[in-house]
Amino acid sequence: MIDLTFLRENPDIVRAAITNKNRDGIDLDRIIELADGRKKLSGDISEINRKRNAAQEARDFEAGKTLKDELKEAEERYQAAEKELVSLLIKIPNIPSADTPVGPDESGNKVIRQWGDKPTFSFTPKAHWDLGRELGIIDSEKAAEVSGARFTYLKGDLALLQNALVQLVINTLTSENEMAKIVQAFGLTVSPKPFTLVNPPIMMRSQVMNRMARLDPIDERYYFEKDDMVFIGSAEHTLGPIHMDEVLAEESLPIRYVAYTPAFRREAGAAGKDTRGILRQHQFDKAEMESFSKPEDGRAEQDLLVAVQEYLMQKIGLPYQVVLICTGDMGFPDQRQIDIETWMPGQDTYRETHSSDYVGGFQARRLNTRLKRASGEIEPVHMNDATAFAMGRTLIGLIENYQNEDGTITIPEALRPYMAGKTKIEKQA
RNA sequence: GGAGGGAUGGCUGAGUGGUCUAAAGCAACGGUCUUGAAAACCGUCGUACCGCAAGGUACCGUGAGUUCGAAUCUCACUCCCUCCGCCA
Repeated sequence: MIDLTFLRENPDIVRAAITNKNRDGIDLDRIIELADGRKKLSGDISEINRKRNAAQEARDFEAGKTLKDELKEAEERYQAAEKELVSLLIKIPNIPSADTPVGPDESGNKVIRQWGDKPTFSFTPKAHWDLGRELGIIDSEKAAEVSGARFTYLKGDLALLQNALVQLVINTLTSENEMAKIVQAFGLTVSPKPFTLVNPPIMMRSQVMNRMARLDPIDERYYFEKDDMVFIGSAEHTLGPIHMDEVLAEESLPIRYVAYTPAFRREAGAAGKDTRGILRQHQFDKAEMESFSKPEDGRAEQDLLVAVQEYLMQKIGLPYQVVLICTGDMGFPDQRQIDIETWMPGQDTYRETHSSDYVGGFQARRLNTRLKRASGEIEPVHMNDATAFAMGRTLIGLIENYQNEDGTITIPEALRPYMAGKTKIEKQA
């Protein structure tokens, strides 16, 4: 939710954000009108209450009766205004940062840097679905019989490879040394404080997901009506509210968490898209970072999260490009979104594998997660979330980039220690 | 799933219809004293909204209700604890 004071003072900026994020049709004038009405009613209620307190002190029962009715009416009007105000306010997306390109859709995204050399092959590289089937490490046919489309069995060495990625993430992000190395290598000035590993719930109240501004579109969520709960679409969804309704001390920040969980997406509206292989699944595993910081550090914190992503990618040697997402393609609560796209030689293209969302105080305002300054001042904390590794998509990158002519897959050196020194994935027995 | 108990300020905890603008203790912060510290003593010690300020209003898990008046009574919900059952 955006800040009402900001809206009052900068209606043009908000209007532009709504348009640039393709969310036209929100009546800002009505919002201001409701906010003004609410303010007046709040004053009225205060005044009635003051009289009521006086009447009580004087034991004036008659006046009390009258005031009771007046109060009830004023409160009803206040609540009606409040309800409509919030319902409109939560439709306003977060304001894009100044460096976010304005664009209608993904065509407006900007590649800001590339890393790594695309591998050259003396043969025609295969797509992961063919290699995976041939090696016996991806079984989508059986998964389709058991669970339906967009599910898969990852087997044997591929499952071990995923485990290795998880180990790499955990060992890197929870290590003070590794974090200091990243801060230094990328020329950052943020704290090298390591991440805390968390195993969060993967189901949550729909109401709390709504406070994260992530419930919509509801069609994208697996919803359990009997319990009014949803499956998470990312660990971000339960990591973000980990401090809701709390006041964090200034000196405790930044607070950084990393979690490895399954993520669930209905992929409604993606029918027919990426139906082959494991790129777009209803269920996939992901290591996710979430961070809470002081407002003035929020932007630098995003730079750190992106640096972590790049550091991990460079460790496993996958060529990638960093993309600054434009207004029309970025997430609703995002102030600044950066994606990493990994080179997929079997498909001869870059595909999105990572995302990094700087949401400022947008989520914290509804989550009621606040920061208390040493001076005593209280304000919403700033939040960042970012992918560490989306397992399925990273495995695609590894399979396709490290494939050999004989159909085997070389295991990158950084992952071998987590696979008992194994150097290759061969046809599984 | 069954039975019972509970939710009060950063923490512990008193308060069962009207000076509750919530006792007390702990913690924290400021001060006095001290070479310094501890102890002792004095003071401060929640959040939100309105207001230039003085000040006002709301908030005792959440929501509704009873009453002139609710932390206190009623109902629903949420969460926590104990026991029983089931169970990785």
